[in-house]
Amino acid sequence: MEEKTRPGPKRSLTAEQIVDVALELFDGEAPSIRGVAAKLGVRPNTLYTYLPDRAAMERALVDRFLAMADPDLLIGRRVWRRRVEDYACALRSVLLRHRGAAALLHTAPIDGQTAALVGERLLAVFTSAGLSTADAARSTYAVIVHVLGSATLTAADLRGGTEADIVAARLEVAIDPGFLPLTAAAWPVVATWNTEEQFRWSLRTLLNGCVGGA
Amino acid sequence: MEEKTRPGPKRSLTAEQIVDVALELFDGEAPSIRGVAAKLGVRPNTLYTYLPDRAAMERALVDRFLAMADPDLLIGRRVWRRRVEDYACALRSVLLRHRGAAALLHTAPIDGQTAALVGERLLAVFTSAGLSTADAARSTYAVIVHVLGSATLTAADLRGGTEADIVAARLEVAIDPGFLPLTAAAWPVVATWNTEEQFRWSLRTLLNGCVGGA
DNA sequence: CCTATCTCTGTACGGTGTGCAATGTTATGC
DNA sequence: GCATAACATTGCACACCGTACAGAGATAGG
Repeated sequence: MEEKTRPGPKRSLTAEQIVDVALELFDGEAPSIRGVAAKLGVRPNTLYTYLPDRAAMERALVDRFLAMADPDLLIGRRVWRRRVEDYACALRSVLLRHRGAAALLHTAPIDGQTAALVGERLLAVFTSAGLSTADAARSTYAVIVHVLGSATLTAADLRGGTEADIVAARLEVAIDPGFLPLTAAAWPVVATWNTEEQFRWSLRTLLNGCVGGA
Repeated sequence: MEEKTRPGPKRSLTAEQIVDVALELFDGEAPSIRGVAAKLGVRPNTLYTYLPDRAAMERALVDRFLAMADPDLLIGRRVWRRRVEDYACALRSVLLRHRGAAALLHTAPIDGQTAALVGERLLAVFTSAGLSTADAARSTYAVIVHVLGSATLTAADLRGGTEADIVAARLEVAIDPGFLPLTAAAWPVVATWNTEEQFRWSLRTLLNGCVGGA
């Protein structure tokens, strides 16, 4: 527990500080090593005392982003569907607020401790909803896939505009009913694919499937 | 239609050729402009005659990857669930075969013509299954999210190993039942999250939800 | 033939991650 | 108290990257 005392000069930074400023500098993508070092008033190489490489910084950022959506939303006395939906929306919101965060998630396996906690709580939710252990586990994965997948696609579409902008822009696109008749007919709905409403709809639909087949 | 004749020397390349070698050089991520140019025996700047920037090359690559999963799998006389499942598995397979392709999808909006065709056909599937136009559109989006989301997460997890490797490696991780009791209990299933079997399970579950609430 | 237009190249700029040897600081064993 | 070994930090360098810009050469229309 007590930190082992070692020779050599004191460290002037901590890994946490580095991630702090990396988060501060985050703007669509992870900042450069050189940028972070500059903000810390230090030469770039110094960071390699604390991190093996740039990828490690990105992994740490991912965990920070995940932790921004309060996992406590998954517990409490509300009905289980509500808890899942609340947490899912919170996470989606975080990933959309920080553009590029979603894409960063797919850089490496997601195995931080925040992710583990969320998994555990989703399992609890589905177990309490009456699913078997195996079905709860599968459902947990399905939900994670949906939340991250949807947020990622939406983030890619949003790049720079608000939700309303995107819908409006989409609505102005003219679809040739000769080539894509169904798409043309469904266009008013297709234009809203990246809204929170659609997100909730497909999440609820997925949950229906999860508990329906039992 | 007939190409307008213009002054200036003949072009030595086509945009398609460039994408061809970009695809050939693809290895986890899109190759560099300089790399593609070298393989084409040309100076890097030359490519800017055909592409506005590197992002355009990546967009073209995305469309190529999407086109590798045969959209015809979505049509035919098989039952609709089967058609969706077949296409979804084919696309997943393509995205896993080319590591990094999935992540590339999330670089920009997916609006190529292959994507449009797939959307149209998914709408047809759900319409033929009895859904309203709006529900068909929402279901289409939900399926796309699931396929791309799942493939992306799996691709991030797979980085370098086969499916069996990953499952085996996961199984060897010891989960502390004190901290994560449910996760520990469900671990044999959790370890298979990135298998095709789980992919099919959650897709079927989603489809159940799509047609169940009608 | 002249000229406008186009492709391709040479060169260059400012950026990236990171390896390596040198410099200087620190705690420990004598 | 001092030598020593371990350590943090730095300067420098390398090999890349995307791409801007000016110029050279090729080509078509007038």
